[in-house]
Amino acid sequence: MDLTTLLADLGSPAPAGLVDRVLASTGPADSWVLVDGPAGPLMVAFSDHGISYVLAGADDAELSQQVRARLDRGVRRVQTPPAGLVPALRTGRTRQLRFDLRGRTPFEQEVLAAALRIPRGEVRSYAWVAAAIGRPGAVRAVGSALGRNPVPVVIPCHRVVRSDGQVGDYVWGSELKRTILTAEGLDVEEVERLGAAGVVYTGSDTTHIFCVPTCRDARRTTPAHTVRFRSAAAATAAGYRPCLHCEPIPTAA
DNA sequence: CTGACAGTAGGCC
DNA sequence: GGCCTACTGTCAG
Repeated sequence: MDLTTLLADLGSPAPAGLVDRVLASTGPADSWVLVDGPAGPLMVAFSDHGISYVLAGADDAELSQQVRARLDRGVRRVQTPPAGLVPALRTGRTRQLRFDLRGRTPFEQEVLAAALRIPRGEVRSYAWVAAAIGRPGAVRAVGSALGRNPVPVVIPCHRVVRSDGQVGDYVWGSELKRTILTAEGLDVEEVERLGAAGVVYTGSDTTHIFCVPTCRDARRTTPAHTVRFRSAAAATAAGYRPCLHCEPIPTAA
């Protein structure tokens, strides 16, 4: 039984803020800071283990409610962000960030780690993520795992789109997904348009590449935008080359 | 145990 | 070309 239920069972609703004060004094509590995100303010909660929860906006009551529901912990506001967070949001370099993903399944942690490798201003497909973690058939499960990402934006699940170029769904709604991608410098409409036209490199043998349609290298090395390749070998034979920004993903042994 | 879900590819018309 | 379906991991009912 969680604390909220316990207090409710005492016969009267808990006064506003009581649960947080009790948790902060007797139970586990994370810190949280208000920072600027790519598309508005972000509330970022963190523990000794790392960043644990992210919510868009500045409604601290909403944040404490969600952290309580999903992490069973309280939160208290602090002024000092965890090391590396602000520069990471500014530059996109998340390498030195630490995350508190306790409670996530191993599968979910693998999916989130793969999403973390997608550079800012680029996108990859759900199939790319599935191949990257060695489970090419788990495309749908990848979507579900990303949908439960406790730290959106910081772990960029918004950079995972459908293989046909459509942006797909998002924890905070597909409109916000588009807004964030646009703020990161991606031409979302062009991704959709070229994706629909088949500008996707998909390898069934040794590589699996979703070429960012707006990537300059991809454009420069691609003589036409209307050809879909079933394999990297076929693309090479036709004089196409994969985008330099898109690292090949080895298929699972 | 079933069904639902941020998806995809292959088979069949 | 378009429709149908099996497939994956997790969770709610």
